[in-house]
Amino acid sequence: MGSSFKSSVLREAAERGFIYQSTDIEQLDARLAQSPITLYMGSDATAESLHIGHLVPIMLLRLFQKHGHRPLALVGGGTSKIGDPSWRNTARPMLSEEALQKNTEGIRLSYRPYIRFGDKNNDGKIMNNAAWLDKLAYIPFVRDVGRHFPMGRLLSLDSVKQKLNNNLPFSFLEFNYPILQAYDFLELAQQENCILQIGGSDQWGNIVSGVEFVRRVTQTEVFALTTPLLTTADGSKMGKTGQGAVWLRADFCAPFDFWQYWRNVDDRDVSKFLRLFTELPLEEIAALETTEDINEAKIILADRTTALTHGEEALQAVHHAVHAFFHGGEVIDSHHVPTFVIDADTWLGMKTIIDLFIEGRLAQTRGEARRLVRGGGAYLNDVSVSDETLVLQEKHFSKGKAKIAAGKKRLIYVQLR
RNA sequence: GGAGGGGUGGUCGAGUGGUUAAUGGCAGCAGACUGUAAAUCUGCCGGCGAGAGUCUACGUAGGUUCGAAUCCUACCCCCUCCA
Repeated sequence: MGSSFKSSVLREAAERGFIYQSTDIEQLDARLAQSPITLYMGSDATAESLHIGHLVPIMLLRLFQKHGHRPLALVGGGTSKIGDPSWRNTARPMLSEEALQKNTEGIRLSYRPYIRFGDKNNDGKIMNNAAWLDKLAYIPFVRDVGRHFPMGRLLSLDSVKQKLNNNLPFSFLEFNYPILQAYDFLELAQQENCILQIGGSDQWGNIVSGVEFVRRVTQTEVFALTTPLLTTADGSKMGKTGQGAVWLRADFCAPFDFWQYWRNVDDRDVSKFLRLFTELPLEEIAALETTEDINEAKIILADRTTALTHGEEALQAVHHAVHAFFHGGEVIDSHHVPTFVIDADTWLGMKTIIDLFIEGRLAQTRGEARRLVRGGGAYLNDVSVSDETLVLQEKHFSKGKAKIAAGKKRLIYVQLR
Protein backbone atom coordinates (compact mmCIF):
# COMPACT_ATOMS: atom_id res chain seq x y z
CA MET A 1 0.00 0.00 0.00
CA GLY A 2 3.03 2.22 0.45
CA SER A 3 3.31 2.94 -3.24
CA SER A 4 -0.37 3.77 -3.62
CA PHE A 5 -0.02 7.15 -1.98
CA LYS A 6 -0.97 10.09 -4.12
CA SER A 7 1.36 12.56 -2.46
CA SER A 8 5.01 12.39 -3.32
CA VAL A 9 6.08 12.94 0.25
CA LEU A 10 4.15 10.02 1.69
CA ARG A 11 5.25 7.82 -1.15
CA GLU A 12 8.88 8.48 -0.41
CA ALA A 13 8.36 8.38 3.35
CA ALA A 14 6.74 4.98 3.06
CA GLU A 15 9.44 3.62 0.79
CA ARG A 16 12.12 4.73 3.18
CA GLY A 17 10.41 3.28 6.21
CA PHE A 18 9.37 6.43 8.04
CA ILE A 19 5.71 5.65 8.54
CA TYR A 20 4.48 3.81 11.55
CA GLN A 21 1.02 5.06 12.41
CA SER A 22 -1.34 7.81 11.42
CA THR A 23 -4.77 8.99 12.47
CA ASP A 24 -6.15 9.09 8.97
CA ILE A 25 -3.53 8.36 6.38
CA GLU A 26 -5.84 8.48 3.34
CA GLN A 27 -7.20 11.88 4.10
CA LEU A 28 -3.79 13.15 5.04
CA ASP A 29 -2.47 11.85 1.76
CA ALA A 30 -5.22 13.60 -0.17
CA ARG A 31 -4.52 16.82 1.66
CA LEU A 32 -0.78 16.57 1.00
CA ALA A 33 -1.29 15.88 -2.67
CA GLN A 34 -3.50 18.91 -2.97
CA SER A 35 -1.27 21.69 -1.63
CA PRO A 36 1.65 22.31 0.72
CA ILE A 37 0.85 22.15 4.39
CA THR A 38 2.49 23.22 7.63
CA LEU A 39 3.56 20.49 10.05
CA TYR A 40 5.58 20.26 13.23
CA MET A 41 7.53 18.04 15.51
CA GLY A 42 8.20 18.75 19.13
CA SER A 43 11.03 17.97 21.45
CA ASP A 44 11.63 18.73 25.07
CA ALA A 45 14.28 21.11 26.27
CA THR A 46 16.01 18.95 28.83
CA ALA A 47 19.41 18.92 27.12
CA GLU A 48 21.56 21.27 25.13
CA SER A 49 21.49 19.11 22.06
CA LEU A 50 19.27 16.62 20.34
CA HIS A 51 20.72 13.17 19.73
CA ILE A 52 20.52 10.34 17.25
CA GLY A 53 17.39 9.08 18.96
CA HIS A 54 15.59 12.15 17.61
CA LEU A 55 16.92 11.74 14.13
CA VAL A 56 14.13 9.68 12.53
CA PRO A 57 11.41 12.30 12.98
CA ILE A 58 13.93 15.03 12.11
CA MET A 59 14.73 13.31 8.83
CA LEU A 60 11.04 12.96 8.15
CA LEU A 61 10.53 16.65 8.84
CA ARG A 62 13.33 17.32 6.38
CA LEU A 63 11.69 15.07 3.83
CA PHE A 64 8.47 17.05 4.12
CA GLN A 65 10.36 20.27 3.53
CA LYS A 66 12.08 18.76 0.53
CA HIS A 67 8.65 18.03 -0.89
CA GLY A 68 7.56 21.61 -0.46
CA HIS A 69 5.85 21.54 2.91
CA ARG A 70 6.60 23.93 5.71
CA PRO A 71 8.17 22.50 8.85
CA LEU A 72 7.99 23.87 12.37
CA ALA A 73 10.33 22.71 15.08
CA LEU A 74 8.73 23.15 18.45
CA VAL A 75 10.97 23.33 21.47
CA GLY A 76 9.31 22.50 24.74
CA GLY A 77 10.69 25.36 26.77
CA GLY A 78 7.42 25.52 28.65
CA THR A 79 6.60 21.84 28.95
CA SER A 80 10.09 21.05 30.13
CA LYS A 81 9.30 22.97 33.27
CA ILE A 82 7.03 20.06 34.06
CA GLY A 83 8.74 17.00 32.69
CA ASP A 84 7.53 14.16 30.56
CA PRO A 85 5.82 11.47 32.65
CA SER A 86 7.83 8.79 30.92
CA TRP A 87 10.70 9.85 33.13
CA ARG A 88 11.47 7.68 36.07
CA ASN A 89 12.53 8.23 39.61
CA THR A 90 11.81 10.89 42.14
CA ALA A 91 14.70 13.23 41.87
CA ARG A 92 13.99 15.34 38.86
CA PRO A 93 15.59 18.71 39.30
CA MET A 94 13.46 21.48 37.94
CA LEU A 95 15.36 23.23 35.23
CA SER A 96 16.19 26.81 35.90
CA GLU A 97 15.02 29.51 33.54
CA GLU A 98 18.62 30.04 32.56
CA ALA A 99 19.25 26.38 31.77
CA LEU A 100 16.09 26.23 29.69
CA GLN A 101 17.20 29.23 27.72
CA LYS A 102 20.50 27.58 27.01
CA ASN A 103 18.90 24.27 26.08
CA THR A 104 16.42 25.92 23.78
CA GLU A 105 19.21 27.66 21.92
CA GLY A 106 21.18 24.41 21.75
CA ILE A 107 18.24 22.56 20.25
CA ARG A 108 17.80 25.28 17.69
CA LEU A 109 21.39 24.62 16.66
CA SER A 110 20.75 20.89 16.56
CA TYR A 111 18.07 21.34 13.93
CA ARG A 112 20.07 23.62 11.71
CA PRO A 113 21.79 21.08 9.47
CA TYR A 114 18.52 19.38 8.63
CA ILE A 115 15.92 22.09 8.32
CA ARG A 116 16.14 25.29 6.32
CA PHE A 117 14.86 28.08 8.49
CA GLY A 118 13.83 31.50 7.26
CA ASP A 119 10.91 33.66 6.15
CA LYS A 120 10.39 32.65 2.57
CA ASN A 121 8.15 30.08 0.93
CA ASN A 122 8.32 26.87 2.89
CA ASP A 123 11.20 27.89 5.12
CA GLY A 124 10.97 26.36 8.54
CA LYS A 125 10.48 28.09 11.81
CA ILE A 126 11.52 27.36 15.36
CA MET A 127 8.85 27.81 17.97
CA ASN A 128 9.03 27.68 21.72
CA ASN A 129 5.92 26.73 23.62
CA ALA A 130 7.01 28.83 26.57
CA ALA A 131 5.72 31.71 24.46
CA TRP A 132 2.13 30.71 25.15
CA LEU A 133 2.34 28.30 28.07
CA ASP A 134 3.98 30.83 30.35
CA LYS A 135 1.08 33.16 29.86
CA LEU A 136 -1.71 30.75 30.69
CA ALA A 137 -4.05 31.67 33.47
CA TYR A 138 -5.39 28.76 35.46
CA ILE A 139 -9.13 29.38 35.56
CA PRO A 140 -9.55 30.28 31.90
CA PHE A 141 -7.32 27.38 30.95
CA VAL A 142 -9.23 24.80 32.94
CA ARG A 143 -12.51 26.17 31.69
CA ASP A 144 -11.65 26.50 28.01
CA VAL A 145 -9.16 23.74 27.57
CA GLY A 146 -9.63 21.34 30.45
CA ARG A 147 -13.23 20.59 29.59
CA HIS A 148 -12.16 19.11 26.27
CA PHE A 149 -10.22 16.38 27.97
CA PRO A 150 -12.41 13.49 29.09
CA MET A 151 -10.94 11.92 32.17
CA GLY A 152 -11.24 8.39 30.80
CA ARG A 153 -9.23 9.41 27.78
CA LEU A 154 -6.45 10.86 29.91
CA LEU A 155 -6.30 7.83 32.15
CA SER A 156 -6.03 5.54 29.18
CA LEU A 157 -2.84 7.17 27.91
CA ASP A 158 -0.01 4.70 27.94
CA SER A 159 2.34 7.12 29.58
CA VAL A 160 -0.13 7.59 32.40
CA LYS A 161 -1.01 3.93 32.77
CA GLN A 162 2.60 2.96 32.89
CA LYS A 163 3.26 5.40 35.69
CA LEU A 164 0.30 4.20 37.69
CA ASN A 165 0.89 0.50 37.12
CA ASN A 166 4.52 0.67 38.09
CA ASN A 167 3.92 2.84 41.08
CA LEU A 168 6.28 5.48 39.89
CA PRO A 169 5.99 8.92 41.38
CA PHE A 170 3.22 10.63 39.53
CA SER A 171 1.54 13.81 40.58
CA PHE A 172 -0.90 16.27 39.10
CA LEU A 173 2.12 18.16 37.85
CA GLU A 174 3.23 15.43 35.49
CA PHE A 175 -0.33 14.56 34.70
CA ASN A 176 -0.65 17.92 32.98
CA TYR A 177 2.05 17.15 30.48
CA PRO A 178 -0.16 15.50 27.85
CA ILE A 179 -2.71 18.27 28.18
CA LEU A 180 -0.19 20.99 27.60
CA GLN A 181 1.34 19.09 24.73
CA ALA A 182 -2.07 18.82 23.15
CA TYR A 183 -2.59 22.50 23.71
CA ASP A 184 0.59 23.20 21.76
CA PHE A 185 -1.03 21.72 18.69
CA LEU A 186 -3.95 24.09 19.04
CA GLU A 187 -1.67 27.09 19.28
CA LEU A 188 0.26 26.02 16.21
CA ALA A 189 -2.92 25.24 14.33
CA GLN A 190 -4.29 28.69 15.03
CA GLN A 191 -1.08 30.72 14.76
CA GLU A 192 0.60 28.90 11.93
CA ASN A 193 -2.18 26.98 10.26
CA CYS A 194 -0.40 23.79 11.16
CA ILE A 195 -2.34 20.61 10.45
CA LEU A 196 0.05 17.76 11.13
CA GLN A 197 2.19 16.67 14.00
CA ILE A 198 4.89 14.08 13.55
CA GLY A 199 6.95 12.32 16.19
CA GLY A 200 8.28 9.02 17.42
CA SER A 201 5.74 6.30 18.02
CA ASP A 202 6.30 6.62 21.77
CA GLN A 203 4.60 9.99 21.44
CA TRP A 204 1.49 8.52 19.83
CA GLY A 205 -0.73 8.99 22.85
CA ASN A 206 0.25 12.59 23.35
CA ILE A 207 0.02 13.40 19.67
CA VAL A 208 -3.42 11.87 19.29
CA SER A 209 -4.66 13.79 22.33
CA GLY A 210 -3.59 16.90 20.52
CA VAL A 211 -5.32 15.88 17.32
CA GLU A 212 -8.59 15.15 19.10
CA PHE A 213 -8.37 18.36 21.04
CA VAL A 214 -7.76 20.54 18.02
CA ARG A 215 -10.61 18.90 16.12
CA ARG A 216 -12.95 19.49 19.01
CA VAL A 217 -12.03 23.13 19.42
CA THR A 218 -11.61 24.21 15.82
CA GLN A 219 -13.91 21.76 14.08
CA THR A 220 -11.25 21.20 11.46
CA GLU A 221 -9.34 18.11 10.55
CA VAL A 222 -5.74 17.78 11.73
CA PHE A 223 -3.46 14.76 11.59
CA ALA A 224 -0.89 12.71 13.40
CA LEU A 225 1.90 10.71 11.85
CA THR A 226 4.44 8.72 13.82
CA THR A 227 7.73 7.16 12.91
CA PRO A 228 8.77 3.70 14.07
CA LEU A 229 10.71 3.66 17.29
CA LEU A 230 14.06 2.34 16.25
CA THR A 231 15.84 -0.32 18.14
CA THR A 232 19.06 -1.70 16.83
CA ALA A 233 19.22 -5.28 15.62
CA ASP A 234 20.50 -6.48 18.97
CA GLY A 235 17.42 -5.01 20.60
CA SER A 236 18.94 -2.06 22.39
CA LYS A 237 17.81 1.50 22.11
CA MET A 238 19.04 3.42 19.13
CA GLY A 239 21.80 5.94 19.60
CA LYS A 240 23.14 4.90 22.96
CA THR A 241 26.73 3.92 23.45
CA GLY A 242 28.79 3.21 26.49
CA GLN A 243 29.67 6.88 26.46
CA GLY A 244 26.03 7.93 26.49
CA ALA A 245 23.90 9.44 23.77
CA VAL A 246 25.31 10.29 20.37
CA TRP A 247 24.62 13.99 20.19
CA LEU A 248 23.95 15.90 17.01
CA ARG A 249 25.97 18.95 17.96
CA ALA A 250 29.68 18.80 17.28
CA ASP A 251 30.63 20.32 20.61
CA PHE A 252 28.83 17.48 22.43
CA CYS A 253 29.95 14.61 20.22
CA ALA A 254 33.00 15.00 18.03
CA PRO A 255 32.32 14.32 14.35
CA PHE A 256 34.86 11.55 14.61
CA ASP A 257 32.77 9.77 17.24
CA PHE A 258 29.63 10.50 15.28
CA TRP A 259 31.14 8.88 12.21
CA GLN A 260 32.32 5.91 14.26
CA TYR A 261 28.83 5.32 15.56
CA TRP A 262 27.55 4.74 12.04
CA ARG A 263 30.66 2.89 10.94
CA ASN A 264 30.04 0.37 13.70
CA VAL A 265 26.34 -0.33 13.31
CA ASP A 266 25.13 -3.89 13.20
CA ASP A 267 25.20 -5.47 9.72
CA ARG A 268 21.47 -6.06 9.94
CA ASP A 269 20.74 -2.36 10.44
CA VAL A 270 22.69 -1.00 7.50
CA SER A 271 20.05 -0.95 4.80
CA LYS A 272 17.37 0.32 7.14
CA PHE A 273 19.66 3.12 8.28
CA LEU A 274 20.68 4.04 4.74
CA ARG A 275 17.02 4.60 3.89
CA LEU A 276 16.22 6.64 6.96
CA PHE A 277 19.36 8.61 7.59
CA THR A 278 20.83 9.26 4.19
CA GLU A 279 19.33 10.78 1.08
CA LEU A 280 20.85 8.34 -1.34
CA PRO A 281 18.42 7.35 -4.07
CA LEU A 282 16.66 4.11 -3.27
CA GLU A 283 18.18 2.37 -6.31
CA GLU A 284 21.64 3.12 -4.97
CA ILE A 285 20.70 1.77 -1.59
CA ALA A 286 19.29 -1.32 -3.22
CA ALA A 287 22.61 -1.79 -4.99
CA LEU A 288 24.49 -1.42 -1.73
CA GLU A 289 22.32 -4.06 -0.14
CA THR A 290 23.52 -6.65 -2.56
CA THR A 291 27.18 -5.73 -2.33
CA GLU A 292 29.40 -8.37 -0.86
CA ASP A 293 31.40 -5.74 0.98
CA ILE A 294 29.10 -4.61 3.74
CA ASN A 295 31.85 -2.49 5.23
CA GLU A 296 31.78 -0.34 2.14
CA ALA A 297 28.08 0.24 2.74
CA LYS A 298 28.77 1.15 6.36
CA ILE A 299 31.37 3.69 5.33
CA ILE A 300 28.93 5.26 2.92
CA LEU A 301 26.34 5.37 5.68
CA ALA A 302 28.83 7.01 8.03
CA ASP A 303 30.01 9.44 5.37
CA ARG A 304 26.56 10.57 4.33
CA THR A 305 25.22 11.03 7.85
CA THR A 306 28.35 12.86 8.95
CA ALA A 307 28.41 15.13 5.93
CA LEU A 308 24.76 15.98 6.41
CA THR A 309 25.15 16.74 10.10
CA HIS A 310 28.61 18.27 10.27
CA GLY A 311 29.44 19.21 6.69
CA GLU A 312 31.80 17.97 4.01
CA GLU A 313 34.79 19.68 5.54
CA ALA A 314 34.30 17.93 8.85
CA LEU A 315 33.91 14.66 7.00
CA GLN A 316 37.29 15.16 5.34
CA ALA A 317 38.86 15.81 8.72
CA VAL A 318 37.25 12.66 10.05
CA HIS A 319 38.71 10.68 7.17
CA HIS A 320 42.15 11.97 8.04
CA ALA A 321 41.61 11.11 11.67
CA VAL A 322 40.34 7.64 10.86
CA HIS A 323 43.38 7.06 8.75
CA ALA A 324 45.65 8.24 11.56
CA PHE A 325 43.88 6.22 14.22
CA PHE A 326 43.46 2.96 12.45
CA HIS A 327 46.23 2.92 9.90
CA GLY A 328 48.98 4.82 11.65
CA GLY A 329 48.81 7.93 9.51
CA GLU A 330 49.95 11.38 10.39
CA VAL A 331 48.43 13.01 13.43
CA ILE A 332 46.63 16.14 12.45
CA ASP A 333 45.17 19.11 14.21
CA SER A 334 41.47 19.60 14.02
CA HIS A 335 38.57 20.36 16.21
CA HIS A 336 36.71 17.57 14.46
CA VAL A 337 38.87 15.01 16.19
CA PRO A 338 38.48 14.21 19.85
CA THR A 339 41.36 15.92 21.57
CA PHE A 340 41.94 17.30 25.02
CA VAL A 341 44.64 19.54 26.35
CA ILE A 342 46.75 19.08 29.45
CA ASP A 343 49.20 21.38 31.09
CA ALA A 344 52.82 20.26 30.86
CA ASP A 345 53.82 21.77 34.20
CA THR A 346 51.17 20.04 36.22
CA TRP A 347 51.25 16.72 34.39
CA LEU A 348 54.74 15.70 33.33
CA GLY A 349 56.50 13.86 36.08
CA MET A 350 53.48 14.31 38.29
CA LYS A 351 50.38 12.50 37.11
CA THR A 352 49.88 8.95 35.97
CA ILE A 353 48.36 7.13 33.10
CA ILE A 354 45.31 6.59 35.30
CA ASP A 355 44.82 10.33 35.66
CA LEU A 356 45.15 10.68 31.92
CA PHE A 357 42.39 8.19 31.19
CA ILE A 358 40.12 9.94 33.64
CA GLU A 359 40.91 13.32 32.19
CA GLY A 360 40.24 12.05 28.67
CA ARG A 361 36.97 10.54 29.89
CA LEU A 362 37.88 7.11 28.67
CA ALA A 363 37.13 5.94 32.19
CA GLN A 364 34.61 7.24 34.69
CA THR A 365 36.43 6.28 37.87
CA ARG A 366 40.01 5.56 38.81
CA GLY A 367 39.04 1.99 39.53
CA GLU A 368 37.67 1.63 36.04
CA ALA A 369 40.85 3.05 34.57
CA ARG A 370 42.90 0.64 36.67
CA ARG A 371 40.87 -2.33 35.52
CA LEU A 372 41.33 -1.19 31.97
CA VAL A 373 45.10 -1.24 32.40
CA ARG A 374 45.03 -4.60 34.17
CA GLY A 375 42.89 -6.07 31.43
CA GLY A 376 45.36 -4.95 28.81
CA GLY A 377 42.92 -2.59 27.12
CA ALA A 378 44.70 0.66 27.87
CA TYR A 379 46.92 1.93 25.09
CA LEU A 380 49.37 4.79 25.04
CA ASN A 381 50.64 5.57 21.55
CA ASP A 382 49.40 2.21 20.31
CA VAL A 383 51.23 0.25 22.97
CA SER A 384 49.30 -1.57 25.66
CA VAL A 385 50.20 -0.15 29.06
CA SER A 386 50.71 -2.70 31.81
CA ASP A 387 51.96 -0.44 34.58
CA GLU A 388 49.13 1.47 36.14
CA THR A 389 51.52 3.66 38.11
CA LEU A 390 53.23 4.87 34.96
CA VAL A 391 54.00 8.56 35.35
CA LEU A 392 53.75 10.71 32.26
CA GLN A 393 57.03 11.93 30.80
CA GLU A 394 57.96 14.15 27.95
CA LYS A 395 59.06 11.13 25.96
CA HIS A 396 55.46 9.98 25.74
CA PHE A 397 54.66 12.95 23.58
CA SER A 398 55.80 13.47 20.06
CA LYS A 399 55.42 17.04 18.84
CA GLY A 400 53.43 17.66 21.99
CA LYS A 401 50.92 14.96 21.21
CA ALA A 402 50.07 11.55 22.50
CA LYS A 403 47.32 9.15 21.60
CA ILE A 404 45.49 7.15 24.21
CA ALA A 405 42.90 4.47 23.71
CA ALA A 406 40.54 2.27 25.67
CA GLY A 407 40.25 -0.85 23.62
CA LYS A 408 40.76 -0.81 19.90
CA LYS A 409 38.17 1.78 19.07
CA ARG A 410 37.76 4.39 21.73
CA LEU A 411 40.61 6.73 21.04
CA ILE A 412 41.50 10.29 21.88
CA TYR A 413 44.45 12.59 21.42
CA VAL A 414 46.20 14.37 24.24
CA GLN A 415 47.74 17.71 23.47
CA LEU A 416 50.46 19.07 25.69
CA ARG A 417 50.45 22.73 26.48
C1' G B 1 -9.75 0.79 58.96
C1' G B 2 -8.26 -4.88 59.31
C1' A B 3 -5.14 -9.29 57.54
C1' G B 4 -1.09 -11.03 54.79
C1' G B 5 3.20 -10.30 51.41
C1' G B 6 7.17 -7.16 49.88
C1' G B 7 11.14 -2.93 49.34
C1' U B 8 18.76 -5.89 47.93
C1' G B 9 24.16 -3.17 43.87
C1' G B 10 22.67 -0.09 36.39
C1' U B 11 18.59 -3.87 36.03
C1' C B 12 16.25 -8.64 37.21
C1' G B 13 16.74 -11.70 41.21
C1' A B 14 19.21 -15.08 45.42
C1' G B 15 20.43 -14.57 50.32
C1' U B 16 17.20 -14.74 56.74
C1' G B 17 22.95 -13.43 62.59
C1' G B 18 29.64 -14.51 61.23
C1' U B 19 35.15 -16.66 55.17
C1' U B 20 28.80 -11.55 52.52
C1' A B 21 31.24 -5.99 48.75
C1' A B 22 26.72 -9.69 49.13
C1' U B 23 25.17 -16.48 44.44
C1' G B 24 23.25 -16.09 39.58
C1' G B 25 21.04 -13.88 34.85
C1' C B 26 20.98 -9.38 31.86
C1' A B 27 23.40 -4.87 30.66
C1' G B 28 28.44 -2.72 30.53
C1' C B 29 34.04 -2.79 29.86
C1' A B 30 38.45 -5.32 28.18
C1' G B 31 41.13 -9.68 25.88
C1' A B 32 41.01 -13.69 21.96
C1' C B 33 38.78 -14.78 17.16
C1' U B 34 36.95 -11.53 13.06
C1' G B 35 35.30 -7.49 8.92
C1' U B 36 36.23 -1.07 13.22
C1' A B 37 29.82 -6.17 12.38
C1' A B 38 27.39 -10.43 14.68
C1' A B 39 28.08 -14.97 17.25
C1' U B 40 31.42 -17.56 20.53
C1' C B 41 35.13 -18.17 24.37
C1' U B 42 38.07 -15.74 28.61
C1' G B 43 38.71 -11.99 32.30
C1' C B 44 36.73 -7.75 34.83
C1' C B 45 32.46 -5.47 36.70
C1' G B 46 30.98 -0.08 44.58
C1' G B 47 34.73 4.23 45.89
C1' C B 48 39.78 5.31 47.25
C1' G B 49 44.55 2.82 47.40
C1' A B 50 50.80 0.24 43.84
C1' G B 51 49.58 -3.11 47.89
C1' A B 52 48.28 -4.32 52.68
C1' G B 53 44.01 -2.18 53.44
C1' U B 54 40.16 1.22 54.17
C1' C B 55 35.44 3.74 53.47
C1' U B 56 30.43 3.46 51.76
C1' A B 57 26.30 0.12 50.56
C1' C B 58 20.80 -4.30 51.10
C1' G B 59 13.50 1.54 51.87
C1' U B 60 14.37 5.53 56.31
C1' A B 61 15.62 6.26 61.53
C1' G B 62 16.87 4.04 65.92
C1' G B 63 17.98 -0.50 68.93
C1' U B 64 19.82 -5.70 70.37
C1' U B 65 24.61 -8.24 69.58
C1' C B 66 31.61 -9.33 69.97
C1' G B 67 29.24 -9.29 65.01
C1' A B 68 23.14 -7.63 61.17
C1' A B 69 21.03 -7.24 54.41
C1' U B 70 19.59 -11.02 57.94
C1' C B 71 16.71 -10.16 64.91
C1' C B 72 13.64 -5.94 67.52
C1' U B 73 10.96 -0.98 67.38
C1' A B 74 9.00 3.16 64.80
C1' C B 75 8.21 5.40 60.25
C1' C B 76 7.75 5.72 54.70
C1' C B 77 6.41 3.30 50.13
C1' C B 78 4.32 -0.83 47.17
C1' C B 79 1.28 -5.39 46.22
C1' U B 80 -2.91 -8.85 47.42
C1' C B 81 -7.35 -9.93 50.13
C1' C B 82 -11.29 -8.21 53.53
C1' A B 83 -14.27 -3.78 55.08
